[in-house]
Amino acid sequence: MANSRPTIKDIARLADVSVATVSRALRNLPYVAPATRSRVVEVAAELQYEAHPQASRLASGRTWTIGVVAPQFGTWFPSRALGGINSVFAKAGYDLLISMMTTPEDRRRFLKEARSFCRRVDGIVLIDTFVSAEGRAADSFFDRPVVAVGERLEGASSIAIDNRLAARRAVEHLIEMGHQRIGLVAGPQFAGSPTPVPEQRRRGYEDALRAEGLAVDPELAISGEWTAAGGAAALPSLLECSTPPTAVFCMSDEMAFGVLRAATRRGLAVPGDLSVIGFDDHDLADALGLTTMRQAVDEMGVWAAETVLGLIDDEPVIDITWDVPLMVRETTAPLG
Amino acid sequence: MANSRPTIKDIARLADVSVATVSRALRNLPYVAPATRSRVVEVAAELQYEAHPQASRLASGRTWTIGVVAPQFGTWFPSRALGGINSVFAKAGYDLLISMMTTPEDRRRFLKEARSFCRRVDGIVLIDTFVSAEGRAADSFFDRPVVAVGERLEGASSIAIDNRLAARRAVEHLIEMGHQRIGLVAGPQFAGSPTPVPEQRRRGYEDALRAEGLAVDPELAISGEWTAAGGAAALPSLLECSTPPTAVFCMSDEMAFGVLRAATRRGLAVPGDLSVIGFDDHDLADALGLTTMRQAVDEMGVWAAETVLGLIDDEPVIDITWDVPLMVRETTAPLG
DNA sequence: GTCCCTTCTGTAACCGCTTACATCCCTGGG
DNA sequence: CCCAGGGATGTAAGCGGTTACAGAAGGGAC
Repeated sequence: MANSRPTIKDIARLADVSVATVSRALRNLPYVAPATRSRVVEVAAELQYEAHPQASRLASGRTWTIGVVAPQFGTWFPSRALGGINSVFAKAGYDLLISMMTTPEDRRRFLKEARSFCRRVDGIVLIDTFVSAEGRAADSFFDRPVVAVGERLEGASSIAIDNRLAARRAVEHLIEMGHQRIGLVAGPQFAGSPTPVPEQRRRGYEDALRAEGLAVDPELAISGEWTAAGGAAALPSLLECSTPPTAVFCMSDEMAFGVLRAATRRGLAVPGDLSVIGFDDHDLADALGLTTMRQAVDEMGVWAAETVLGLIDDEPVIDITWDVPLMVRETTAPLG
Repeated sequence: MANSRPTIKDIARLADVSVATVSRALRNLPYVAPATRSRVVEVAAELQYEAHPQASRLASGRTWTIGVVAPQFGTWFPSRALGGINSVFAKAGYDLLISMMTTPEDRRRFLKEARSFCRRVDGIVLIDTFVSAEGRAADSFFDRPVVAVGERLEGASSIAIDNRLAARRAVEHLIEMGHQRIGLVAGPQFAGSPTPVPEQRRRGYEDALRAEGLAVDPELAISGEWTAAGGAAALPSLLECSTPPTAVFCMSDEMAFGVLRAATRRGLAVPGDLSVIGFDDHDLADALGLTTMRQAVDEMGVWAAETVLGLIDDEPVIDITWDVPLMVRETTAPLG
């Protein structure tokens, strides 16, 4: 067995000072003579000393860890956000503790153990968790700084988009191109967590139609999974309408990919016979030429992380609404 | 200020026992009288007591945390693997600490601080990190149980596929359909980490050709990014060959999506004019009808997690090679 | 020279839990 | 009836840091 890792005591002995001085010297606290500090630092380097995380955490109360919670990290939105979040915290010296609440069961368990989760972290980033759906403000679950990304939460800072407005813009784009019969491929009301997003985007869709005096036809709205399969499944129903749509707004790019594919299979040309607009600006959207609304998720993640850092340093709570620009590509065209 | 969280001392006082008994009772250790135990448990429940994680970790040495390391979690492979990994550890009561080594700089930093990382975790899962490329066995970096997924690592258990064989199978599928001029859309040699994967898959491609006595034409192999854009960029060069390919093997599904798209743009029918086979079985592959080689990443993640759990309990190191079945869909057809 | 203040350093009490060891009590065998 | 032995419990020493407090040394004002 090799000798175990050096402790602060070893450093103290070798540098001929007390442990208190070592602790101060290594953490760059004031009141340490330069000569002493450099001696301590030198000895520590020689022994490759590193403070025991658990010990310093217990003593100081700081965990240097941030909790990141999402329904899952296998899908586009949370995994991209995680990248942005990580880039900030890695630089600031924080670890990332992740927790998934995929099933309703996970969700219950997490909310029950939320206080225990808090003790392990200095701050929390929530992605698409919609914990407010439980009817309690976010800060009643957590006694740590909390920032939500992709959702607007009572009692927490939020970095989110205006789903209703962005959806409206998407549909307006179709209307501007002359389309009047516009299909809606909507996400499910409950996918892991009780998300208000489909409802908000549907409102935006209706806003756009109404503003132009167009009818809102329930026949033209189909709900399904957020996936490509969900989109592919929706198209046939839309085409069976008495007056089929000439354009479709999909609530996610993945759904749009499915619609694209289903259209090709049925011999429909896009955008010749059918215009399609998505929502997200998924990695593949550009490559597949999909017109869509761009959610700058990684940037939102960065912003969220910086907000958490700010909250830890007692900066005030904020709410940011992120812009969602229209990315016109090749799946939308004027009605011809 | 609300009273701070209850400690083990509070429980001891209220249940009229010593802290040692409380500790034993709550952790279901032997030598606690049933009556005593239930009294302690009751008091603890009443006070909503939860052990302070840092304190018990310091005292016991167990962190109940698993480290997961990957180049990033924004891409398909690691994010899917993470889902599988999480499902196992969540059930077993472990937290997940994640660390990304995206840039070469991150990589250096991580490897330098590997020992410090180890102190925070009871075990480690490595995804596509290729730390062996540094010329040292994995277990020389870490003094914790380590399992690699998606890569084969010296000095660690590994859950990986046989990239060479799987690639060979993919190309054999094309050959069986009568194709003789088969293009290769290859991934980059260095993408964040120095991966041997493109080289292995290239060998498999060549194996298949040689086994059938077909020529390996360097003109038919194009390297690019792992993304759809990379695939889209590769196709034109392939089509400019003196004798263009009738089929293409792409090293990733995302590249294949790009090829599909580029083909459509150029008026090529798939699979009529060009057969395309991918590699991964990406979420969208099914929806887009892409023939591909299926990597069951989430299952590999589950397996990796269970292996780590086993290693923590001193089970022996293992190496698993996961099967990669061919998923025939609609982008490959007999040469006609 | 005296006093005071500042800088530097050490002592020791925590942080909240785990655990080795000591102690006490009760039961059963001889 | 006595003693061995094992179960139940308590005491206290850790785990490896942080930090309040006290004390020593040095410098400047008077």
